[in-house]
Amino acid sequence: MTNEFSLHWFRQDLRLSDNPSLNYLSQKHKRIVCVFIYDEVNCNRKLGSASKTWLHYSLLYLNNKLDNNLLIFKGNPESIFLDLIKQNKITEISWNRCYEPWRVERDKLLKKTLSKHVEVKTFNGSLLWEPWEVLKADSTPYKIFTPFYQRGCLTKQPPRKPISNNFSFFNHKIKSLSVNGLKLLDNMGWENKVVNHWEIGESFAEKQMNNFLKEGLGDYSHGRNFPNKLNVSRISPYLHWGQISPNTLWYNAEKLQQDVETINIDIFKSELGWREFFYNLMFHFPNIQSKNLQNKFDKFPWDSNDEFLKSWQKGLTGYPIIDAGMRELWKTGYMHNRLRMITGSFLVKNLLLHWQHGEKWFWDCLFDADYASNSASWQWVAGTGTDAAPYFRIFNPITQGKKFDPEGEYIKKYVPELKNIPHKYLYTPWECPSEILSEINLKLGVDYPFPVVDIKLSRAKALKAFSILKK
DNA sequence: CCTGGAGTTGTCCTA
DNA sequence: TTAGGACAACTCCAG
Repeated sequence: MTNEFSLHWFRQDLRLSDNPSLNYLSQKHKRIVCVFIYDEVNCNRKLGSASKTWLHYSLLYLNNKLDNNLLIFKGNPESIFLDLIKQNKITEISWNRCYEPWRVERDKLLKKTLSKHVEVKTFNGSLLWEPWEVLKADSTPYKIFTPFYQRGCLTKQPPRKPISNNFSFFNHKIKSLSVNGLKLLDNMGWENKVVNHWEIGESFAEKQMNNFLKEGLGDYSHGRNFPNKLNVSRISPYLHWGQISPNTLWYNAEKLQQDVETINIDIFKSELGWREFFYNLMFHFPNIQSKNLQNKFDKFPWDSNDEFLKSWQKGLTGYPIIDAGMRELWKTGYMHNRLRMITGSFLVKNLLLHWQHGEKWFWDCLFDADYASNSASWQWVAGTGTDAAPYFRIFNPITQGKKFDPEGEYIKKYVPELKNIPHKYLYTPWECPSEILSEINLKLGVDYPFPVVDIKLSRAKALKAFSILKK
């Protein structure tokens, strides 16, 4: 048979550079074929709308880079691989590891099954340190970030250095689906507009990184708190899909030690460290998305109010900074980190709604939707996590708006109906005198809502609710 | 087992 | 106007 080749399975490593599995195969075999499988078997959280869209364009890009040689399937990987093995001469199969609980489970079984037929190898292509390697001296997982990162990670061997390679891909004749055949864009609604804010593909990840390292990193530690500044990396969607590796980000940031104050580099690296922490938590606490990590919160009296939830989702709470954040998400499939905290705190501690409502909404809307980071971050905001914001730490949307959007540019960008309101009332439009409102032709309750809840009262209510958890 | 220090990102009140 | 402490204790972690 002339049809002999090795197989790389693309999953959350949609890149050709710094890809350990591809690199391994290329050193061993001349002919490599790449496969992507859209797999929802035993998956307890199917891809959200934004993720499907991102994946669609990512696959188009990748297939193009591979001269249309990407094999695309939908279904159960086990039967797909067994079929491929039966019909071709496959010498070896390899992939980079995933860490979501159902994927760990699936891959373990799959490796066992496939190993009966071909050689199977797996690699670390998406984490700086493996979750089972970062443990306390007593072999139990860390629950607190600082010791996890400082002691657990930084005293270990430094992360793998990025590798670069050029691959030549085997021009096979195997039939498979097209990207469109996966029907990832079936809805043809919201996603198609939102995606215009992004350029999707490996080279754009690199472009985004270079832009950030040049323009954002220099004032990262301070500027990253301001949603209207360009100091955050905005690289999370690429990182989630592996269009860039954390290793590449880590070492490229480190390279700038001569030009950039150490604190900025250290804080950026520690943000990558947070991502490691979240993956570590997910690995050791696989229920992270469905269960409070602090189970005393199981008896917390969450409210249930569809109107509140809808107003939050649509950015119609009457608090300008909250609404700006929620509309940024709706419009661009992304939300600045500061706003994720403010809007998250508001949902959980002012509207008193369960954090899982927020987790689900973000999962559906965010291009960077990531099982580990999303779940762990919501648990952090809600105070239910292992290393969480204390419950009495409740963000005040008025104060936060004034502090982190002092010119109101971010608010006006996403809540344009407030663009003519005097700055004095931008953060509290309900306090604006009626003669000014009619002068600027703004009808509160019609053009822009009154606040859904009172900040002081709802805060007090939350503190009271939390107090029953004591002891 | 004991001990002491520490824990991402805040707010509010008081002096 | 501003700086400092209270908020609430508890668990985690390392020596």
